[in-house]
Amino acid sequence: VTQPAARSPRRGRPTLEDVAAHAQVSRALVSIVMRGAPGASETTRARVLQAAADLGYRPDTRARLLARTRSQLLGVMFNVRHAFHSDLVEGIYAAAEADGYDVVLSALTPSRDEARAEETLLGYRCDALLLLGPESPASPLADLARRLPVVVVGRRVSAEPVDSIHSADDEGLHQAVDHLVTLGHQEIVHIGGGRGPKAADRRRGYRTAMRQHDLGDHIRVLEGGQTTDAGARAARRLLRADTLPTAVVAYDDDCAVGALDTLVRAGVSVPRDISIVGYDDSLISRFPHVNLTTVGQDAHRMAGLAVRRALERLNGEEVAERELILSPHLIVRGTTDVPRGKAPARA
Amino acid sequence: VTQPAARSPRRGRPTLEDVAAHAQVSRALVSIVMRGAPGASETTRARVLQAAADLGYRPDTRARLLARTRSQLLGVMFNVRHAFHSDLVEGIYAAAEADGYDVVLSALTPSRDEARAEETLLGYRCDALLLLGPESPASPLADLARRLPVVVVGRRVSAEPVDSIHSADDEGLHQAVDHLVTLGHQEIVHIGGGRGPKAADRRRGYRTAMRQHDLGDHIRVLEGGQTTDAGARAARRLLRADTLPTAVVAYDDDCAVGALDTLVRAGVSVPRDISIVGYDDSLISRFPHVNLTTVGQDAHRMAGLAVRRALERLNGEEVAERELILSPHLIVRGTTDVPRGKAPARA
DNA sequence: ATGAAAGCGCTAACAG
DNA sequence: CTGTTAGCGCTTTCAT
Repeated sequence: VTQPAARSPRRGRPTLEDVAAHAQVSRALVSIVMRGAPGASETTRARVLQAAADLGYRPDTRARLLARTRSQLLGVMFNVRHAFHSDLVEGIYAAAEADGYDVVLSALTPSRDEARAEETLLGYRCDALLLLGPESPASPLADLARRLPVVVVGRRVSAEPVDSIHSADDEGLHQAVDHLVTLGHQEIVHIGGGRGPKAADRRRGYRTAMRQHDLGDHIRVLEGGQTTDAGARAARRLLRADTLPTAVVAYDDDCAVGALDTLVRAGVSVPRDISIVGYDDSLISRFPHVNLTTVGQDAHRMAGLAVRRALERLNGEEVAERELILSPHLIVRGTTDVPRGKAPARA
Repeated sequence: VTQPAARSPRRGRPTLEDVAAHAQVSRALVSIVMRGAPGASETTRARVLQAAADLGYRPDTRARLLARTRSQLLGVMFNVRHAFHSDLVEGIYAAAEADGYDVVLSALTPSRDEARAEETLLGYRCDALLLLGPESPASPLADLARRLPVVVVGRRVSAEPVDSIHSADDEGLHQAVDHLVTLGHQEIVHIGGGRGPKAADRRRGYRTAMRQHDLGDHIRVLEGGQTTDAGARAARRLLRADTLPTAVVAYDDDCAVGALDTLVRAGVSVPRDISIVGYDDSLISRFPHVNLTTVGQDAHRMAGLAVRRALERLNGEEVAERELILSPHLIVRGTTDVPRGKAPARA
């Protein structure tokens, strides 16, 4: 065996070559062993591993990425402040690693817009991109998706080459209404979330559900918003009337908590006097003293499906639906109950 | 000018060489222009930029990283679920980019422990590491820090080569007590956070402050914890006694909110009957209907200092203190007021 | 099963 | 100011 010539004044960390020299094998062999690829005898494998350990060798990701035909990198753009994204990121890591992919994170911050975040990801030559709740218009997303697989999570996008996965907002509201009707409620008002596709979907879900329960006459949508303030404002409007509805479904948890707080402070008992439902299963809704009945989405499932979709595209598999719509699920907690003096409509 | 030989069947994205060919210059020149380095005439610069734009060229970060002498990468380990880390990450991005450094994020998730997260960062050959709230023992951190600059944020670490930056927990509690005493409170109890250095520091801050105000006889520490449940439990214990203290300072916001909720439900008015102070300035504390007086730390400042410290180490500058301790600040909101029937101690 | 050699796309000296 | 020449550390054919 030829002793590989040791490079003269090595400065940095040990390289593949150093390990090869130490183990008396070729660099190629070390490479094979280090990435667990087949093609090395057990003996060699052990010797190489030992040499690597001796030298404290650690593969250089940069070199690896550069040399590899496919980067095996999944780029993920997310918003640091968005709690739901945290759940998604967790799920994405788990799913990606299970399939031998690495994840590179690119955060959205006040100083880093979406274009910048995407740019970074492209710079790493990711094989595919997972965009969590992007807000850029459909057309740039489509442009991006023409260059590499892009799957948008948590937002409805129907721009041609973009894959998307999100949950059915109308269905979520439908479930909330169903729940309340089952409890015996009829006067169910909806505090809307303003403009935006999500708010529209939820409003639609509310209306559809009400009609379906023959409660079309009771449909009442109050102007609301996505903040506790908006919820509080709507609740104040409610309080000004001589009679309160028996239940309210808010656009989201923040809005619901705002309403909840205002009502409680006004001496209204929840859920005894009025039931309240939120949307999102946010941190605040889970808080013991809020304990809000709400609608949640399965982040880990979404994450898994998003990763799978990306891999399907990378492997050139056929994909039936470009848009994946998941069902959200109602989470019954403490702010909903039968209306005062009424028994549930059905057991 | 020699026409650079076009490589035959190019498949992937355009490379530096393609741009060079298109602009009729050498690769080196393109490199210079692309990274904004000095050494190219305006004319050339413009032509190269134009060529790059024409071809839709985007530098390959992997290759860049590999070729550069120093990676110019700051590795950041953080916990996706920790809201405070989000603030830090934002600040880190801003500070790092201002100094021409790139940030690579490595998240802690249920499936990714600290060792793994650090491993990833080392794989990228980051120049320095910023660890947000690491929980690994001091010794491994020290080992790590012997190989590259490591600055720990949000935790006290005195292991030799590790830099650390965190805020003074005892001081935070001291400020809370000061605030209450200024309002006229004397019977101030502390709901502790159990074991752990942070809890110990805060407990100590409470005791010191009480003594300093000649309130040593009123010192009373209740067993608590870091959850709303723990806070609620402590509050129940408080309620069982025939007389309530006039103020309580909890280990953290969660604990405080638990106590707050329990007291309010028991008919105790806050802050009229009792004042409550939390710690952390968490999302929940800011919630309008919680509106908790609390102690906060300046995440952006911490982030900036952490980045600066890392760069100081990289530039071989002298560093006076290995451990940087920042003062937290009290945030007065709605859960503290003068005790029933008393006027403030001083105007 | 193992080794030799050719890059991956870029930066960094150095030479003109 | 511009071009030439070496690598950075690894993966990947292609031989052996």
